[in-house]
Amino acid sequence: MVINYKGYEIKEQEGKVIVNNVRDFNPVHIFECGQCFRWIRQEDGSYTGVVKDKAAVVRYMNGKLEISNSAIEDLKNIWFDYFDLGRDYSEIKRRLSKDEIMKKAIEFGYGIRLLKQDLWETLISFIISANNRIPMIMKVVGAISEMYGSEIIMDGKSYYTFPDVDKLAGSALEQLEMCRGGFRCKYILKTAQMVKDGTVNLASLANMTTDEAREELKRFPGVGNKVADCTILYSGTKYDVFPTDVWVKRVMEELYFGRPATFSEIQNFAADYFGELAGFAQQYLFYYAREHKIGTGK
DNA sequence: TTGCAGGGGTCAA
DNA sequence: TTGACCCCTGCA
Repeated sequence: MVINYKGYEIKEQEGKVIVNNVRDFNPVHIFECGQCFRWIRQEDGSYTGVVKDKAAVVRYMNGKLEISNSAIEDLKNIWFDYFDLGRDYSEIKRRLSKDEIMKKAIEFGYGIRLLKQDLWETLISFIISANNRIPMIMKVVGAISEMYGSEIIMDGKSYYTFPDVDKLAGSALEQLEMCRGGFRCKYILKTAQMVKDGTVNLASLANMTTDEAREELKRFPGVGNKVADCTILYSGTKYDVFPTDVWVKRVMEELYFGRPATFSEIQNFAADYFGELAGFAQQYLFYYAREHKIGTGK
């Protein structure tokens, strides 16, 4: 059975949901541009991961997006929003191609999409990201899920959901530290407790201005500007942020400023120059900078 | 083999 | 404005 859904032709086949005519989509770009930590590349180029309470294998070839372990209902309830399929990335790329630098970055990461991830999971993941490397972040998030989440069996293998607020808030610090988060564990625990007791209401962030949402998130320990902006952007809450980490700083200094620049200079420039598309621009630039080791002298 | 620097930041002084 | 911070990896 083939049905039409929001402009896409979708069908269910052998336990998979298949979406046709998907443009501007490349799993490598999407899953390895630093926005998510739970998708693992398989030898055949597919990616396995967990979203909400669903494990799946994702493949993409020639406009055809295949998501295993899923039905059409799952596409409607989870995957369509998660992969931001309702957004025209060609249009975004066209609008952002305003100079040679952006053109190059977009050409390189042409298949990037901003995932709409769970706000709570994104918040904890980016607290873990502070002064840390991607493989380590993935290990810690995986360990937390395995220790506190629920098991899901797919193709005979075990996967784990990311734990809910109560689960983490009720943990002992010593147990959380077994997940190897180091000094960030106390931040995670305190943050979970603050969400649980209502000190900060994550659901209210969407109704705030971007600046208000950032300040609200910074009330959590372990959350500064960078972590707050990543949380806002990668949960699909707001798109007019420009998370500025060392890579983005390097690429901006080397390619736009031609000199050392402060964080606030970069923030102001991005707001003026990229405006409401700053978050998308950041992803193309970050991916380009990191893959090319821009500004590291290598 | 052992030792040391440093990493997609944040906090505290 | 500057160092410390858990843990791990890469590289002498």
